[in-house]
Order: sequence, then structure tokens, then C-alpha cells
Amino acid sequence: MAYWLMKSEPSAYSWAQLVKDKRTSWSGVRNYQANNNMKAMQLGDEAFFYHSNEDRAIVGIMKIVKLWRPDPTDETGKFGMVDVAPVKTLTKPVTLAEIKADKRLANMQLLRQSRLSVSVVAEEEWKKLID
DNA sequence: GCCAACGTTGGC
DNA sequence: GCCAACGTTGGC
Repeated sequence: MAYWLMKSEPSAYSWAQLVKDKRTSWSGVRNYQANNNMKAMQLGDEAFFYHSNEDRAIVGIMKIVKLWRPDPTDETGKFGMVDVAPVKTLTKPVTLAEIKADKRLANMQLLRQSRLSVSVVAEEEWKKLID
């Protein structure tokens, strides 16, 4: 079982919207590394939902409910998407500032590659973030 | 609104 | 294959 972090600007697609939708196809990724991370996802893997820009915080936990397949919105046919469903809303969001303040989280791909929209979360990092 | 970091494009 | 120019992301 692997863990991931997926970013969205709340003005584009928010956690509240996902909760309302029950599930969604994570389309629109146009970056090879993010795409490769989605290709590596397995059914049942869990992922943080991170609000970029306005919020800058992890706000919920999702699970992968459908494997990678081509993204119909990508005319080049290079990029794909997975389907996700909400698992849990965090009672207290974990802010970027809090993540940055924790030395043990300094190696998170989120911090090292700030522009990557789909990143890997190590198991130790995941556990630290949810307790 | 600014700008650093990074990815992509295209000329050579 | 290199690299300058340009576009985008996302934190501040």
C-alpha cells in the first residue's frame, strides 16, 4: 500500500466539491512526473488532498478507486488520470507552515518539488501527518 | 502582484 | 543535443 499527495486549487476543484461528488476523475495533469506517479497508484492506495494557493493545507484523505487510464481531455494522448473518492475530512487541516516546521518532514516530495501536483508520501511521513 | 523554480518549446 | 526564451505553478 502506497501513499500520495494530490494538489488542487480550491477555486478550481475543492475538497468540499469532491465530498459532494462522492468520486471524481483526476483529469488535467500535464506533467510527466505527476503522470508517472498516478500510473504507479494501486487500488486502495490513499492520498492526501492538498489545497494549493489560497489554503495551503492538507484537508482530507482520499482513496484510489480506479486505476490509471488515458485522460480524455488530453488531445496528445500522453497523459492519464485515476479516479479518487473521499475517505475522511481532516478535523484539523495540516498547513504547509506546520509541515515545513517539522524537521522530520523536510524530505517530503511536496517540499522538495513544490510545483509537482501529484507526489509520493513515505509511510513514516503519512503516519506523522495524521496523528 | 511578484518572483523563484521548474518544465517545455524551438532555433541552431 | 544545447540552451535561450517563454509559460506555468504556487508560495509569499
